[in-house]
Amino acid sequence: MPNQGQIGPREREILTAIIETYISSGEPVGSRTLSRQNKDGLSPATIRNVMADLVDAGFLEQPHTSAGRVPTAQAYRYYVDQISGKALLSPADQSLISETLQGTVDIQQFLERTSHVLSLVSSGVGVAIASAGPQNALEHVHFSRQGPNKVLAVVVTKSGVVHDRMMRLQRDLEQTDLDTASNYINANFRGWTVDKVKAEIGRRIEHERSEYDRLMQSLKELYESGALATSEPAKNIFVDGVSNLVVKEEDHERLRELLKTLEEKQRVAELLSAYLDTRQEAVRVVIGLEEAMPEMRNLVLIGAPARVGEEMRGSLAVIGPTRMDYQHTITAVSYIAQLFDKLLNENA
Amino acid sequence: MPNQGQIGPREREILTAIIETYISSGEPVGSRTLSRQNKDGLSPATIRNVMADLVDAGFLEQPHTSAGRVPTAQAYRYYVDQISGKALLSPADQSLISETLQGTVDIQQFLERTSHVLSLVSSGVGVAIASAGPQNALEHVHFSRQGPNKVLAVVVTKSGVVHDRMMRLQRDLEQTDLDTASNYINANFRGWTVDKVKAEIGRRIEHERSEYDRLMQSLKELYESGALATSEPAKNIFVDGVSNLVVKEEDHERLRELLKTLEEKQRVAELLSAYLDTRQEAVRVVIGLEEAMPEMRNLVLIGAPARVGEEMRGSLAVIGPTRMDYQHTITAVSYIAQLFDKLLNENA
DNA sequence: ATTAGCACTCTCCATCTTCAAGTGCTATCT
DNA sequence: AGATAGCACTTGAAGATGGAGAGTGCTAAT
Repeated sequence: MPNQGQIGPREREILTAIIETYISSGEPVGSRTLSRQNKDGLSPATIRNVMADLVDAGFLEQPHTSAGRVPTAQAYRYYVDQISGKALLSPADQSLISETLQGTVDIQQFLERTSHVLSLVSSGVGVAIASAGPQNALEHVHFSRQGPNKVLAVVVTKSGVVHDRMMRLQRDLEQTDLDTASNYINANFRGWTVDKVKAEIGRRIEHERSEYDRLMQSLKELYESGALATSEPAKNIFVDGVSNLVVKEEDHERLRELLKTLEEKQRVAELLSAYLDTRQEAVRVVIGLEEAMPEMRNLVLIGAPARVGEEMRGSLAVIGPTRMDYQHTITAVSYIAQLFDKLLNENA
Repeated sequence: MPNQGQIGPREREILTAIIETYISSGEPVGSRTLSRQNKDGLSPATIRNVMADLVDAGFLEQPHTSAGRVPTAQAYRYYVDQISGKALLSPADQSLISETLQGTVDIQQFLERTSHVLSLVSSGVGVAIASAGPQNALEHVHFSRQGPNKVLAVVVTKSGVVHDRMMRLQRDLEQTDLDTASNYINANFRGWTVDKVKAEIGRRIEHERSEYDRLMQSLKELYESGALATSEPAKNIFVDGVSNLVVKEEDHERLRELLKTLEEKQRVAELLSAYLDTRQEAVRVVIGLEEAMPEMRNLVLIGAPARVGEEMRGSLAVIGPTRMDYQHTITAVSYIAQLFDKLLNENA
C-alpha cells in the first residue's frame, strides 16, 4: 500500500465529499457529479487526478474500469475519525429515546426497548445485552418449592438482572429448608460474585461434610441441581430491527446466512464482546466485520460498553450497512450508552 | 365456481400428483411431465383434458396461457384433507425432537427449544407460545426488597410460567411486610385465576380500609404498583427460523414487511389465537393467511393448541410457504403438541 | 498546477430472435 | 364414448445485437 496516509487538505475534502455522496446515493460516484456539487469550481479532470491518487492510497475502489469510485473500508475508518464527536443528537431522536426509555426499572425491559429504539433511529439492527456472566455481584437469592422435588430458584444480581430457573431435585426439600438455605446464602455472600459464591459453597460442602447439619444437606442438594447457574444467556440479549437489513440488492444466500447468525443471539453477543472492551469508554466503530464473521461483509458495528466501575456489565450496539449515517448513529449510541451506564450504576 | 366438488377418482389422482410434483419442484407442472412420471400410462392429451376440468373446478391455475398448472389454495386444502393423519413421524425427526426437549422443566426453556426444533424439522418458522393471560391459576407469589422503594415481584402460575417484575413503590416496605403480604396471598388465593385474585384484593383493600391493619397497607402499596400484572407478553412468545423464509424468488419489499411482522411477536400471537381454538384438539392447517395479514400471502399456518382441561394455555405452530411438506410437518406439530399438553398438565 | 479534449471502456437498456414447453382443438382410433 | 395423436398457436426465458450514457486515462494546452 503506497502513500498510506499521504493526503493533504484538498484530497481530504474530496474524499469526504465522495463518501458522503456515496452514503446518500448508494451509487459509485463519478468526477462530473462531484465537480457539479462541490462549491469550489474544480473541474472533473482535476478531480479525476485526485481520485487516482486516492485509489493508489487505498481509499477508493472502482467496481469496473469505467464506473465511478466507491469508498473502501479504509476510507470509512478515516471518515469516522474525522467526524467523530462533532454532531449533536437531533431533538426528535432525543425525545423519542427518552420517551421510550423513561420509566423502566427492570433491566430486561430497558434492554428490550433499547434494542428497539436503536433499530428505529439507525435503520439498522439494534442490539442490547446485559452480561449474564458469573462475574456479577450477588444481590439476593430466593428458593421456593413448587411441587414434589421441584424448586424455583430466583437469583438477582447487583446490576438488577433477574434469573429464574425451575429445577428438579434428587430429594424433596421442605420450604423451611429452602428458606434456611437462602437466608444463609444471602447473609454470608451478598456482594460476592456469583462464581465465587458457587466455589465457596462447593468448598464448604466438601469440608464440612458433617451429617449433623441439615443446612449443609440442603445446600448440597441445591448446589448440585445448579441453583446458582446464571446462564440462560439468551434471556438478556435483545436484537431488534433485523428486517432493516433486507434491502434491494442483497444476494439471497448471503442474506439468509446473515439472518441465521442474528437469530443465534449467542453469536451476536460474542461479536460484541470481541470488539468492545472496558478500556475505552467511548463509542467504538468497527468497519469490516467480515474478519470475524464472513457473512457480515459490508456491515459495520457501532457499539459501546456499559460499565460499573472497571467491569463490563452490558453493551449495546447498532449493526448496519457500511453505507449509514454515521454521525447520527454514533451520537444516538453514545447517548443511550450514558443512560445505560446510569441505570446500572444506580442499581449497584 | 362451477362443479366445485365434482371430481372422480381419476381427477383426484391427477390432482394429487400435480400438487406433489409442484411442491417438490416449485415449477408449474405440465401435462407431459406428469404423463411421464405417472405409472398408469396416460397420454399428455388425456391429462390435459382432466387438467382443464380441474381449472374449471377451481383447483388449478395457469400463470399464463402457455405454462403448466399451479395448485390454488383450494387445491391445497383438498390435498391436506386427503392426506391428514396418514403419515408417521420419521425416526430421525422423532429422536431429534425428543433429544431436544427431554429434560426441560422450565416452561420458557421448553418453548424456546420447541420453536427451534419446529423450525428445523419444517424448514419454516417455528412458533411456541404460553398464554400469559391473567386467566391462569396462581401457584405462588414472592416479593423481595431490592433497595429503597424497590421490590421484585415473582409470580408463578400453575402451568409453570414464571413472571418477574421489578417495581418502584411509593412507600418503602420492610422485607417482613413483604413476607406477610406474600404469605397472605399464597394462603388465601392459591389456585385462583390471577385476575380474580387482583379483583378480590382490590375489593378487600377497598372494604377493609382500616388504618389498623399494616398488612392491608402493604397490600395496597403492592397492588397499586402492579405487582400482580402478568403481562410482559413477549417473554412467552418464541419465534425461530425466520431465516428459512428467505428464498430465491421473494420480492424484497414483501419479505421486509413479513420479517417486520414476525419481529413483532405480539402480532404472531394474535395470528395464532385467531386461528386456533380449543374446540378442536387436532392440528389445524390454515391455507391462505393473507386474509388476516396481507404480507403473509403464500404462507400457511400449521398449528395446534395446548390445553389444560377446557382452557387454552399455549399453542405452537409452523408458519411456512404453501409449498411445504405437509405430511411431515403436520405429524411433527402433532407430536410436539402432545408433549406440550403433557408438560402443562403435569404441572397443573 | 489546472483544464479541455478525445479516444476508449464498460454497463445498462431496449429490441429482436430463437427455443422449448405447453396448450387447445380436431380428427382418428379402439 | 373415451383416449390419443397430430398440429397450429401462445408465451416466457435466454441469448444476441446495438446504441446511449457515464466515466475514465492520457495528452496537450493554458
